[in-house]
Parts: sequence; structure tokens; C-alpha cells
Amino acid sequence: MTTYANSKNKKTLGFDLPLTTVDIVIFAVVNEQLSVLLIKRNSDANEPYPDQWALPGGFINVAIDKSLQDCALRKLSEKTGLNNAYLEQLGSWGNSSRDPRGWSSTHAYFSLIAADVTGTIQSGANAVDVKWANVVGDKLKDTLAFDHNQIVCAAIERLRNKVEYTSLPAFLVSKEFTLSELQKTYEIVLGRKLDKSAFRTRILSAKLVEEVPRYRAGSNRPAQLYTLKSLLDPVIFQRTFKPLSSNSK
Amino acid sequence: MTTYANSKNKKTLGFDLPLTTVDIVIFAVVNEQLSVLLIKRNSDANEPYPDQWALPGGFINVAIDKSLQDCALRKLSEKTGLNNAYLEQLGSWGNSSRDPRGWSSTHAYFSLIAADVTGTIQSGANAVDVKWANVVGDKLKDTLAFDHNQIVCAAIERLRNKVEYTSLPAFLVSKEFTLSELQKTYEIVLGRKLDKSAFRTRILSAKLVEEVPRYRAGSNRPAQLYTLKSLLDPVIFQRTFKPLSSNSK
DNA sequence: AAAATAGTGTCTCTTAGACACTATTCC
DNA sequence: GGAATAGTGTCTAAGAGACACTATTTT
Repeated sequence: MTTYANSKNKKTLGFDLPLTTVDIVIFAVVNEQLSVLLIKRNSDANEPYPDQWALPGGFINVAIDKSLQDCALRKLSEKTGLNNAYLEQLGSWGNSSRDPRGWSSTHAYFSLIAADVTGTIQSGANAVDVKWANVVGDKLKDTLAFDHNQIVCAAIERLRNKVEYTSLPAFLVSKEFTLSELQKTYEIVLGRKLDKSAFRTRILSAKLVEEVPRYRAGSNRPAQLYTLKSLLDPVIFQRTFKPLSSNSK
Repeated sequence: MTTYANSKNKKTLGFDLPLTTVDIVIFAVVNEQLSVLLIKRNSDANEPYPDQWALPGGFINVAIDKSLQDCALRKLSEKTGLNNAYLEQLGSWGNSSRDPRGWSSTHAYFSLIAADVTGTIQSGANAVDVKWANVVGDKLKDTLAFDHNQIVCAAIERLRNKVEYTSLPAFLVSKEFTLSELQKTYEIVLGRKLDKSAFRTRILSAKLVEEVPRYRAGSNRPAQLYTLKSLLDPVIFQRTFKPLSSNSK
């Protein structure tokens, strides 16, 4: 049973509390497309949006979650089995109408999952209730529960923005990767081609990757494999990929 | 009296809800220093942190606040009388220990106030309970209630970061300003000098300001006055003020 | 004329992008 | 050798910083 640690506040404070949840937009590159992990809500007609696709997330459990971040990590771990994925706070959404049960606010996070572990996620207990939905244009095609479409759009926008000047896509490739694979990932997220020479100069001079003594073989010249130097923080570049002059006009 | 719209959820959901608040870090340049507006908490010993300085903010009123943003705007208006200041979501902080009353989460915003209206704020009803605290280094000297020092530090970091590549300081100057005044504001926020020539080129080519047919007089050549073209959105520059090479060493 | 600040011009350096070129593997 | 991808070099253009220069006001 859950505890009622705050029950007395109802009286003490003399007013109502909003519902509070945590939701996570989990990104990965699946089949060469930027994708978001969705969970199907259960069929209980007493709950809002039965059988609809939604972001992984749910109520904070004040008995076991020490903090918002802990709650997000718990939900990430429950759905993906991962404990060390990139996780960043995205923002919060709260109003009187987003949840039919009452005034509700959610703390949204976004996470980036390496390409080589995405396959293991769907093979969980109830595989039919989990799917990777492709990002098409700047949104998902599915209609999600609550205001989750809006949250996903904000996450896509944040991701695309940051990819212009950070090394975030390095969290979306496999543990070992070639520079071409990393460039391909940047291109998938951004939705446009990048110049090979400029890309390599930027990545190598930022010193965020490290050669490993192995090569990716193929029907061509083998490519040097790299790993990330730091698994924790993204690198911030001092210029965007796109200079002002080609933006304006 | 406040309503109890969510009362039934207590039973339906079968678990406890965290306390939910909204807090705002209100920045302005006062006496040539970056400053944050603080409110003194009341003396009621039944409430946490009596008589301590804290960020303006408080509980969401589910009866009158339609959304988090509305709640932030209401609190901003209550404390400053302003309805059109720059307001941006900063992030959320939530854990079991930040509020002695129980598991609590706050949605933090930050706001930028024009220099020419900061004077009117302290002359409100209870002036002694309001003050502008200078930012010294990367924090405030005061010890604030709850985890508000932490929130202020995050706000300072966010502001400084964005000032490197956006026009945010344009919201901190008076309605009409000279380029030198705007540059001075950038320098105050960043805590370092900028080159005049490069600064002017950047601001003018971004086309975010507009000449007005007036000049700022002084014991020297009069300076052209400008206004912001758009009062809403900051401009994003494609390069930071500081290039990589001078960072890396 | 001196003081003071406004505003401009010149030069260098860094780095993105375009694009052509060389390198190394499999077939 | 041909196909394919890896990886490099060269040139140009944009924009930041350093810094010297000119401009226009008050005193």
C-alpha cells in the first residue's frame, strides 16, 4: 500500500493539489529514422485514454522516488532496462484541462538511447504494448494520450536545436562507431546533409572521441572505430553548423 | 475559499500527491549590477522558513490558475505590477526533502525586467519585505529559503549561457537605449568586457533594434537611441561571443 | 583646445562549407 | 581494374577580436 505522508497537508494548507507526473521522451535511431518509444495505455475504462499510445511515465511515487530525477530514472529503467542513458530535463506542462481527472502537471524529460541496444527493449514482457514511432517531419503520426504530442514536438525541437551545436548525437550511436556513422546520425536527426570534411574537423578538434584499435570492415576501405571519451556530458561547439547568412533571406 | 476539485482523486488514485509550487527568478540590472528580486517570508512560525528571504512564488491555485504559465504571470504581476516582461521556463526541482511539509516540487521560471521600471517595484505596499539582491560572482550572498539558492544559481547559469548567443539583455535595458548602454548591460551580465566594434556589428546586422529619431545627450557626442523591434522573442546569434580557441587555452 | 564618449575602418585569425583529390579495401 | 567508402587538402567567405582611427558634442 502507498503511504499518505501528505494527507495532513490537505487540511493544513486548505487547498487542492494538482496531480503530478513524470513523462519521458525516449529517442533512438531505429531503421535509420529518428524514433520515440511509446507505451500503450491499459484497457481499464476507468482510466483516461484507454488503449491509446502514450509516453512512458506516470505518477510520482512519493514513497520510493527521492527526487524528480530519480523518478525519471526509475521509469527509464523499467521500460528500457537501461541505467546509464543520457537524460535531460525538458520542461513542465501543467494546466486544468490536460487530464480529465483534474488539474495536472507533468515534469518531462528526454533521453537518448544508443542504436545497439534499441533491439532489446521491445523483447520485454509485453512486447505488443511497446513500439518505436518514427518522427516524420517535426512530429509523430500517432495521436497520443493527454498532451503528449505537444511534449514530443517540444522534445524534437530541443533535440534538433542542440544538435546544431552539441555532440548529443554521440549518445545515439553504438558504443563503437565510425565517423561516417556519427555523421549519418547527425544527418538523420537534423534532416539534412552535412559536409564530410567540415564534420570531421569539428568532431576531431573537439576531442570528444577516442580511437580504438579496431576497424569497421565492408566492401570498401575499412573505417577507424571510435568511442566517446566522456559518457556523461555533451560537448558544446562555439558555432552552429548553419551560419547566419544561409539562414536569413 | 479554495475549492477541492481534486479531493476525490485522493481515494481514486490511492496514493499521495506532492506539493506543487511555482517560483520566479526575476532579474534586473540595478545600480549597474545584475540583481534578483527577493521577498521576505512572513513571521508565522507554523510555516517553514519564517522571516527568511525567498524567491517570489507559491502554491498553484487550481481555482484561478489555468496553467503553469498563467500562475507564473499572476505571481509576476502581483510582485512587480508588470504584465509584459520576458518570461521563460527554467526547470523544475522536486524531492522529498526540499520542503519540511512533505514531498514537494516547484516549477521555476525566470523573468527579465527593464532597467527603467525597477524603481517602481519596491514602492509597493510592504516595501521592507522586498529587495533587489546583487549577484556576486555566480550566486547571491543571501541564504534563501528552501532550495532557492540552487534555483537562482541555475537561473544565473542559464542567463549567462544564453547571453553569449542571444539578445536577451535587450529585455534588461530601458525602452529606449543607446548601443553603448546595451553593450554595458551585456558586460554586466557576462562579467567581462566586449569589443565595441564587434558588438555593434553583431547587434546591427541581427536587425533586432530600430533607430528612433532621438539622441542621448551628455558631456560628449550624443548617442543614437534605439528600441527593440520585437518585444517578444530574443534573437539567436549563430556564434558565441567567445570563440573556442580562447576558451581551450 | 581638452575631455569624453560615439561611431568606423583595417587587419588578422578561426572555422564552416564547397569540392576535388588521394587511400584502401572487396569483388 | 572497378566499385565503394574512408579520409585529406585547398580555396573561399563570414564573422569575431584587437586596436587605431575619425566624429561630435560639452565645458
